[in-house]
Amino acid sequence: MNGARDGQGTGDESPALRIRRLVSAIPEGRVATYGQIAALAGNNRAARLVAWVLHSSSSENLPWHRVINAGGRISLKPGRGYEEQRHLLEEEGVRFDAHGTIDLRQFLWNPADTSPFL
DNA sequence: GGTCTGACCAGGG
DNA sequence: ACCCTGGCCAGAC
Repeated sequence: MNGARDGQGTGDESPALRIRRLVSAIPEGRVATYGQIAALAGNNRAARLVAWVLHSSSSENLPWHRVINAGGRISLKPGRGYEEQRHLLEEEGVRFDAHGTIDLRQFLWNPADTSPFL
């Protein structure tokens, strides 16, 4: 009933916008998973959208490298950004094991605990 | 304007 | 441990 595009008013932001905001909130030295961001944005099944937002918003100043998949691994393939993402994370102190996996128990971002210590 | 795809995820066989 | 399916949103053709 609102002629004014009801829905995307002031209170409801576009999912993509919320995702960008959440990603930019990931602290340095921490990582978040696509599904986690999606859940925080309100859609726990919109992990795919998160991926789309990131590769589509390359112009944004988002810490896109802090977003990895649920397996604790980088989703980008070698030669397609994998090295760059890994390098950026290692510079922040995020460590990879021999399998190229990040220990989520140690580096996963906990929104409830913004403390850099853990 | 329908169809496909994407840096995903969880569940089922 | 592997393959398939359904679900989410937005853009490209």
